[in-house]
Amino acid sequence: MKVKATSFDIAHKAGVSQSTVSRALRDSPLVNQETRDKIKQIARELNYKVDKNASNLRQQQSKTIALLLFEDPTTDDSLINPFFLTMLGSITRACAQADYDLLISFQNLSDDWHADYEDTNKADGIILLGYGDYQDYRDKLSKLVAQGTHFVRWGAEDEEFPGVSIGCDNFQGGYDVTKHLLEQGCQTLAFVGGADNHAPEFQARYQGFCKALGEPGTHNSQSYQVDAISNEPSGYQAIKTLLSKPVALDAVVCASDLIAIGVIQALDEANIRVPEDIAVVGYDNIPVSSFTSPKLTTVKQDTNLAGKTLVDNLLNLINGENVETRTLPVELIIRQSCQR
Amino acid sequence: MKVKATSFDIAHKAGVSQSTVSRALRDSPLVNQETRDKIKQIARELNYKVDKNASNLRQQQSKTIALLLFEDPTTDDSLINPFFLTMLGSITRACAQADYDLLISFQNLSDDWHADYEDTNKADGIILLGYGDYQDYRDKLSKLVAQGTHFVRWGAEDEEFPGVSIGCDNFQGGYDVTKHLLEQGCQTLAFVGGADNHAPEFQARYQGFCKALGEPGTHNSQSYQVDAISNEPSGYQAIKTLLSKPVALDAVVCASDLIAIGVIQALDEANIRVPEDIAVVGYDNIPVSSFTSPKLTTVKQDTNLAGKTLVDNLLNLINGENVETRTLPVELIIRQSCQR
DNA sequence: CTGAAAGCGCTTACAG
DNA sequence: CTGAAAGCGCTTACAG
Repeated sequence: MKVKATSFDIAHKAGVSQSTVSRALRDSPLVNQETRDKIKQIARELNYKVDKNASNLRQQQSKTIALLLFEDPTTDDSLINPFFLTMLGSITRACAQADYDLLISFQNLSDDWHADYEDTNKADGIILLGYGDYQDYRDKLSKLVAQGTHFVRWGAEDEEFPGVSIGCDNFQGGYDVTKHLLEQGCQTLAFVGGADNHAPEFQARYQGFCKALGEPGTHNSQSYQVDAISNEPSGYQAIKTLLSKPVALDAVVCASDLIAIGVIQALDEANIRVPEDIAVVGYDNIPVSSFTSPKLTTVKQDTNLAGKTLVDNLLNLINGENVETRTLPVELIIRQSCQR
Repeated sequence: MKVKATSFDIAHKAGVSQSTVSRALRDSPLVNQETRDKIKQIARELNYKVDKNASNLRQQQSKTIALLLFEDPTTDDSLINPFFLTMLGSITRACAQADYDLLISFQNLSDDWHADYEDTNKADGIILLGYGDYQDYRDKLSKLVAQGTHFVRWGAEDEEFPGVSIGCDNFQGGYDVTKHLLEQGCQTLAFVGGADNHAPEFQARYQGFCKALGEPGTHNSQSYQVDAISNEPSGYQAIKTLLSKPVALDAVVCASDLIAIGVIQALDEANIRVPEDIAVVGYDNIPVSSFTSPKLTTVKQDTNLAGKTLVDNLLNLINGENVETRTLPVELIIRQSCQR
């Protein structure tokens, strides 16, 4: 079994004090260049690595960020939205760039989900990521604020919500994609996705949808809304319900790509052609959205920017700087699923 | 700004020594029940949390596992295989159950990817997860072994490889799905996916494919193989290449569901019907595979069991127990994409 | 059952 | 530029 080398071992070998070793390894300009090089060389030979627990304890920080994913508890936990995987990727990369580690945790509503990462000094701050119902979290967020925990939340801007959030412009995205459908001549549109304040992002998209439908030149248009959470089966069910009613739809705006995939399948099974009979659009631009049949028109969120912004803002918060809620732009991606 | 309570603060308030506080909070039977309750009560009032850095430093462990995702470097890093997301979910849950934290990192070939998690005491052990080319990692794995690092690798069993691995039975999966196609009357089959030892999992699936094609009663059958890595565009390209040749395919066995999705799109664009003209099967049973058109026949890996097995084995390794490479069973999921 | 004390491996203010 | 020493907040062997 190996025995780990400590800074004392290096000090001994180099014939200097342990303090000097510590300084040298942290590139302190106080240490003579030659001594520094020699110490680093010995450290390499001994395969020495600074003990993070000791270092963190001493410095009272952890150089670690915790990512908490909260999901709608009705979702099967194996089915996590691929959009978050992409976010996870960009967050990980942004952390690595800032020389921070990323601790990850999935949490359910019922759990003591804020999980004391910061209180235990395991993390210097927290990123909260998730679709779904964060109304229920309001009290917990307030508690985080009260405890002085550093956190940023991914999601809809919401003045009633405690803390800082970073999110894409869901209202604009919902508006843009609906506007495009109207311009294509669609008149009877349905929005599939929860539209109440329990899913604030979906709600904002729905409001964008409504705004487009309320503009001049749309007096012949009609609209519907059916609830759905962000997965395929939910979209599938929602559109089935709608189809069972006497409604002459010609377009469906889905609150997420996963919902759209379920919708397309249900339409396919009902022998309704997309986009010839009904246009379908999604939201998120997940990788598979350009490989559905037909390819999905959708709204892209810049996940790279989002991840970087989340991390940068959290680090600013940790450093005691003032940070403000920000809304990032979205981009309409037009593909075949809405071409009439 | 809040000031964190320490065990001394509690000791002071409770009128006992700090040692007793520490014991009480760790549920030591040495401490009188009443004293214990009182101390816990005070800890709650002060919102006290054990400092993990101090605790870990003292105990020389971190109660943390590091998950390193290595991806084929040719892959756009935003496109991570959804299969791994599912694995990530089950690994996270298994860690939480064992009261371990999960540190996560994506690494590229070029990086010093083993990243010294264990050497710095940031993690007690490492889980390596990734498709693709781990031939290149052989030296690094050997170094991990030499350093006495605790790790398990997700992937194909390979005697030449240093360390313990946990994986599903790729050979059997490739065999089962191919056998099923043959039983459906398919005769001219193509395997889409890398078949050399740079992608050992794909290679094993290909070997299963070959075995099925070498059995009695298949003398009329023919087979092809085209390289592809695990994403949609690669599958799309691969099948285009194959279609440009004078080959009368009636079935395509894809090394992953993502490849299959690309293949189905290319066939669709070429006006080749699936499954009537060509049957297509995938591998992994990612969530979207039951929402493609047609629904995808595929091979399911039990990701919950896999995640749990990875974590359990790693913890055993950390505890100095003997751990052996294990191969987990797979399950054939039959859907429309191969029904003739 | 409880307390005083050592020590985990660092970083850094202080003194030279 | 360097060293001796304090101290981060715990856990636990030792003594009672």
